[in-house]
Amino acid sequence: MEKTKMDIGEAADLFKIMGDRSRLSMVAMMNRRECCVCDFTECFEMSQPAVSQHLKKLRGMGLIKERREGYWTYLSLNEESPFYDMIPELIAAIPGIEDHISSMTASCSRGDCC
Amino acid sequence: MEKTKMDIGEAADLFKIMGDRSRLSMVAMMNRRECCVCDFTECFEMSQPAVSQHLKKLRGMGLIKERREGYWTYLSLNEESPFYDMIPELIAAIPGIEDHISSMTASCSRGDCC
DNA sequence: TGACCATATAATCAAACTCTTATATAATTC
DNA sequence: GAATTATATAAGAGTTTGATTATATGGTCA
Repeated sequence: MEKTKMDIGEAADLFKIMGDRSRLSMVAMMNRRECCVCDFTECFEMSQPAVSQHLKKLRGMGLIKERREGYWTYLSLNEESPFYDMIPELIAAIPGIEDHISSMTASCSRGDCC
Repeated sequence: MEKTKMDIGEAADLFKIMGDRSRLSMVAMMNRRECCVCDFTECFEMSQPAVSQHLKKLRGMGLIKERREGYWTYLSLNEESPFYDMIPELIAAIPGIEDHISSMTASCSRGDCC
């Protein structure tokens, strides 16, 4: 079955969302595995509200879903999203990104976070 | 040989550039074939300076090259760009984009422009 | 040379973006 | 219930974006 067509404007919105270093990194990390909000604040050395506002955008597009566990909220890519199938392809198109994500998350206290 | 690694920030910049409906369409059109500036103004029903400024951004990233012929300037993707290989992959990740581009350019007077 | 044409640049403005600090919310543990 | 913790929201400042109108540039053709 053919994939559902996507309006160019919608696709552009997705690119725009990913057109930010922090958000692109977040998406790439979640493309590997579920992440905790605190993983982001730590890996990016970014304030908690800043992370939260990036997440709000990702959420606003329906790109991510969340799961609560104890104190933490775990985030992952939302398989219900029309963009879900595109994301691994977009990430894979970036040469060497896996190494970048690995070294970025290596410095994270929860080293195995992503 | 492995492709040159790309910084996440650079990749994000590319996404950002493509995170605009007009520019994404332009890139998708040029991914098919060389285009004239006037193709864009016509296909997008957009003013000439607006198109020109989008082109300036694409040029600023080194994403496109140009060729002069008579009155017209022809634009195409620059194979010297480190992003060159990524573009077809990014475009291909958008479901149904070819149909969208086709119908967008069909209304263009120079119907075969892309 | 001079008129014409495609395209680029400048100046401007409103809207959107991204960060910061301060504060609110809501689940958890004692 | 009270203290604690992770996370979200609000408000505000500074920057960037993308359009518009007006003008400049530079090749082409007669």
